[in-house]
Amino acid sequence: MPVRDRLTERQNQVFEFIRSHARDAGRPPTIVEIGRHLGLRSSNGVHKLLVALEGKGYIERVRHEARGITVLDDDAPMFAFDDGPPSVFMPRAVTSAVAKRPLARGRQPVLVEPRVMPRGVALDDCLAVVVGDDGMNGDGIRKNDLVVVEEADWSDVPNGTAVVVLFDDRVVVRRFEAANGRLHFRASDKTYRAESFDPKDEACYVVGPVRALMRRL
Amino acid sequence: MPVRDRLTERQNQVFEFIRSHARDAGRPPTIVEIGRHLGLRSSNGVHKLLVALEGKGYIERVRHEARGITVLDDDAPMFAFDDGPPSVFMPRAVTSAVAKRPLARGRQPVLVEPRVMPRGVALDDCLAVVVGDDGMNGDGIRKNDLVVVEEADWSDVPNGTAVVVLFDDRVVVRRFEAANGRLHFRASDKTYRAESFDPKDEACYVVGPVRALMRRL
DNA sequence: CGGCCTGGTAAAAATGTTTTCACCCTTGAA
DNA sequence: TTCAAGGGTGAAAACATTTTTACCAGGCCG
Repeated sequence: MPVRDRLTERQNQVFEFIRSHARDAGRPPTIVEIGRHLGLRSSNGVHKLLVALEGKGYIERVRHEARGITVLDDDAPMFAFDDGPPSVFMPRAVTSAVAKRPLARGRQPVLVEPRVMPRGVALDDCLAVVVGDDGMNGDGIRKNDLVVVEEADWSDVPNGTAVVVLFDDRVVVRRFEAANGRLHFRASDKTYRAESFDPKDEACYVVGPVRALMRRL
Repeated sequence: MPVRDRLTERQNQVFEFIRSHARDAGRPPTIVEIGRHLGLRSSNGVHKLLVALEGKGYIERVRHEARGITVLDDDAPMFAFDDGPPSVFMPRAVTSAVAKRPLARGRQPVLVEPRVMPRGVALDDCLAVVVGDDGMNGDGIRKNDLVVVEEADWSDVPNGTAVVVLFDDRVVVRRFEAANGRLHFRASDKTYRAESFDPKDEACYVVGPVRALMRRL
């Protein structure tokens, strides 16, 4: 569906090199390694090519991170199901920027057993994230749980619902409440303090209500 | 051939984290990332663990290179489902009779996201059941959760493991302990009393350790 | 022509990452 | 008791990697 723009010859060389290096070496190449492969003397040449590749949706990058390139491979139907197995997408890195366009890029499928989804919730509206702290232990939700969250604007979320919320790019689950023109978030654990934000505050982003949960034991 | 030395608990934690990070993120973790995951404050702590892992042949490292860790792994097809989506079976009615031959009849498939299964557990050895009470709330396992259990004889289950057990055809999860020739089952919730059985007692049947969990919210 | 895109060189700045050095603590075997 | 191995803290040094800034050149298009 993301009809990715065509690549120039040079961009394609870079993309293919990244792919093969990641597969062979077990990790993506550095910018300098790419440059060496292309015979470039300046890392900035590569940098610009990468910016182009990212803009066209072929790769994703994590800023400032060594080898922070992820190949977005859109192929691989994986197996035959009516139209693919029931799955949601999980962004590789969850930042507020990613969360605001979560289906745009950087995703890998997570299988979801339909039985554990509430009726009436479309998988297309959902994405998967990993819970970042133990604030909701009392509600049976723990750090490192994989939760399925339905993307929704906070104004559509009923008070008292468990939501996924990003506090400065930290992914956590909290009980949500809108009151007095502010958003309130309560953990179930008393040792976590409740937080309260202005709806416009960039430090806080409500992804939506938690719909399902998976855990490895 | 590589009769690799056994790992200490800590070393194993590091190894497993590297493996899962490499698979999920598409690149190995940095030393600092490993340290953060283990709760260490000094990168040198991790460094020493890595030296040990390399010495025992579990990983390989490239000096001075960022994320220069290679997992020496014999298995790991990484992701390719050639024969159908990953799934386990759920018996329609769980009685001790069914549990003893769970694949015999009345089963329907339950999709399992491979990421939430511990490494080394075969889906073929597993089945899915619905938890029947709230005795393990303190461990984050609740009534009506769908759990994946690996079928195993109680004698193969280490003490302290969370297991699915049938008490007179009631399906519950308990922490398991074998001692003094008897089987002991503790709930995490203090209001549930611990139970203790003779291994031959028909009123109690240990299905096996809990491996994964799914919940509708 | 002039503007814009793509792709480059060069060099420095800003970060990230790995190594090393100097100590400390606990545990279990000699 | 002493010693070695496994694990840790902290901080600094040594590298590796990514970003930024400045400047240049060719192709293409209106």
